Amino acid sequence: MNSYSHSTRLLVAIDCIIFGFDGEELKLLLIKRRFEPEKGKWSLMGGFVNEKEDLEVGAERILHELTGLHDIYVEQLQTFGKVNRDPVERTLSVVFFALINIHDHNAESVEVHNACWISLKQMPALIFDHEKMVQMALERLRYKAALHPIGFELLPEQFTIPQLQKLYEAIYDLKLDRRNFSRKILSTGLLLDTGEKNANSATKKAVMYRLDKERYESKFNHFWYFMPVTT
Amino acid sequence: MNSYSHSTRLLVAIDCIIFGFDGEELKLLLIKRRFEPEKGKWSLMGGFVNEKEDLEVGAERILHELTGLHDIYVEQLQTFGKVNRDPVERTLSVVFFALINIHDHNAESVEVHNACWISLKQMPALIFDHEKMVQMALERLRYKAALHPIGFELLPEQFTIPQLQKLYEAIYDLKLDRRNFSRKILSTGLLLDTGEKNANSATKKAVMYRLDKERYESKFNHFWYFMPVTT
DNA sequence: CCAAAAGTGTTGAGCTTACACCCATGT
DNA sequence: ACATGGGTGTAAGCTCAACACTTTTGG
Repeated sequence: MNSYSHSTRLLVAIDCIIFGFDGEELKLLLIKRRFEPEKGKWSLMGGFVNEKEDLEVGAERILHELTGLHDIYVEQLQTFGKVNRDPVERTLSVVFFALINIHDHNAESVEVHNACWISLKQMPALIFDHEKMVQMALERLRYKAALHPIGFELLPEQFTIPQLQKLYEAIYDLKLDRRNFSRKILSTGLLLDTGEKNANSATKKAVMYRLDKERYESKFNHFWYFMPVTT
Repeated sequence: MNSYSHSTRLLVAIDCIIFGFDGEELKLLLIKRRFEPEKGKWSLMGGFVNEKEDLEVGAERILHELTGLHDIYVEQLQTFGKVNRDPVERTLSVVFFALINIHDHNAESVEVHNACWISLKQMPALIFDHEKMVQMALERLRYKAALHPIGFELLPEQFTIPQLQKLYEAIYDLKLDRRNFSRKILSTGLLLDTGEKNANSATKKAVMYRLDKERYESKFNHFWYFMPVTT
């Protein structure tokens, strides 16, 4: 039974936008492309879909290859399919974006792949339509982080509220009121006080929190309002 | 230059979820599949991507083929790519969802395709993973319609506020307060009073409004809060 | 004149914002 | 002691939800 035989088959790639946060700025993990076309240019990490591999599995494979990490936050963004987006041959790209703790990656594999963490604000030109992909991913991140508690994915296991605030300020490129932010976050009931205090701080040490995983899972799809409403 | 030659090519389909609203219920335009496998079963409208055709163009082609319509609201949902989702051969499906005025379709082409408007609440079993697609599309519609003014896409050019309210009640499967709803909608400044009144109503005739296209375009991506906040 | 649906007004509760003040720490 | 950053409290203003009342129309 081969009823589809006359239809065209297409090359299908997976590209991954990897967000990280260094405490000050939102960053992307980008690579220098190692093959033609556009060899040497900046690009998203990607690869082709294997014949017997689900898309999500492919994305995880690619992410693991570059970062050494498993079980990270990954979400399918959208599929890019303009006919001429790749000059060699028509290639669909199923784009995923991932949020990781920037200190958690495997330095070796990052080096092997010629990869670098680059601040979003200083992003170089990227190959093909990768800039559009990043643009869309940033929009999605902003959209989603305003309503759902995904910011935590970019921070270490334990973090302080001021750290979280800096993250939100980086995502939305604005300043927030310290007192109101703290109240808003704590009122979600998603944070657990670990009892420990931040050692880094030069002044008063902030309380370290961690996610209440159970509440996080069960309440993830409720709407929160982390950002000030600016109509 | 053929650097990708050793990679696998895949069949790529486009499937479309078509929402409509009859004044009471949210409906889907579904078809009875005309070929094997699963011939005779209910299915989403779909087709294969042509070799020289952008994905969005393909979606529009497929939507036009079934409804006779152009320039309708279409949004890419997500790509489904489980290895075994199609028993004949591995096939990716790029899924789009569309919102149309249910009275605007071409009855002939609908008939030719064996298609039917079916209430979401009485949805039959669908082939492959099409039910998951519908589920996800409904979630996306609910999500988006709570924050952006897309409901209008499901109504005629001119409509009354009570009609719009019924639509929202159908989307979210709940009852809303007439007075608060009306105020909330009017306060967006997106509606223009046409001066005309609804003829259908058996009692007091409601004012007919139409979208202020300019404000709609420019304010589309602002956040609204059409739905009551229920944390 | 009555029923049913549409339109307008009002009020109180609760949330958000904007601010002031106090505490802890290293130099 | 003081500068810096973290934590808590509070009052004013605004928004939203919950309600009552009036208007229009057909029968």
